[in-house]
Amino acid sequence: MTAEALKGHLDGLLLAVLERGPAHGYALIEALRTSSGGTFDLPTGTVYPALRRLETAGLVASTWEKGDGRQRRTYELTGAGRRHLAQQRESWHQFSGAVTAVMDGGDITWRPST
Amino acid sequence: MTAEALKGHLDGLLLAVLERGPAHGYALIEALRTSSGGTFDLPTGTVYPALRRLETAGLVASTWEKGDGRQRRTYELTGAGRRHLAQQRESWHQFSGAVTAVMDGGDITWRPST
DNA sequence: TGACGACCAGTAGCATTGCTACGCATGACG
DNA sequence: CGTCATGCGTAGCAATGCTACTGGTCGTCA
Repeated sequence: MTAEALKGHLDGLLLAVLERGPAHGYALIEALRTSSGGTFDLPTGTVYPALRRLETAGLVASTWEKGDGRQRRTYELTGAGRRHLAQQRESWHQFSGAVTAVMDGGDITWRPST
Repeated sequence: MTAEALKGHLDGLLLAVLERGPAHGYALIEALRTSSGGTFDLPTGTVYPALRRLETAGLVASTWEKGDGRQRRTYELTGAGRRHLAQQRESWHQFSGAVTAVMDGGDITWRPST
């Protein structure tokens, strides 16, 4: 379980969680942990930079939500983010299908999506 | 389509193909392409270094097979490789299950393997 | 009052990994 | 002879997530 397994998939995961509604970084970490059954327990140093990447890429937008003293930056999906997510989902299905095919046997049951 | 999606999963794929029997690098590339339905079309610069990594890690062993003039290095799984593969398979199932759970909905159906 | 932990955000530096772009060799085919 | 498929390999690069750290508010408990 090299931690590198996550590489390239984190963005999609974050976008998927944000699809349920706006959230701030800390909440995203917990959401990922719970909805992955404990598999994803990401450190802040992984998530925060990722969110900034996503924002730079225009896939999410952030706003400073100040409760009273505790400030939190709330992220939400943009239109581009939504589109990107759909595409990521498709990529994921293709990718995971291919890996499973190779891993679980030589035979492949490939469902052409188009 | 980020190529980074493969990161951390290549080893398992190579080991899985080698489980079917010994093969040399070039053949592995084609095997991966076909059994993944064309999804994995890896350049030699990806596969050869990976094989050397695996060999250094003791997961595969190589021998120079000289047909006549064309020399090819044939790889085969070691015991450790076989063990590692089993473990990789399990990791993959856990990982892919978790990603799919997050991607395709909030609910998770987690099957504890033990 | 003080200490500690949960909550919340962020950065610097690192290690790993796969990719691009090469070089080099043999054999077959025109 | 030129070119392509086969076959192995390396150098350098870019991307990404992780570790370890800083800094702050709030609540609780001794």
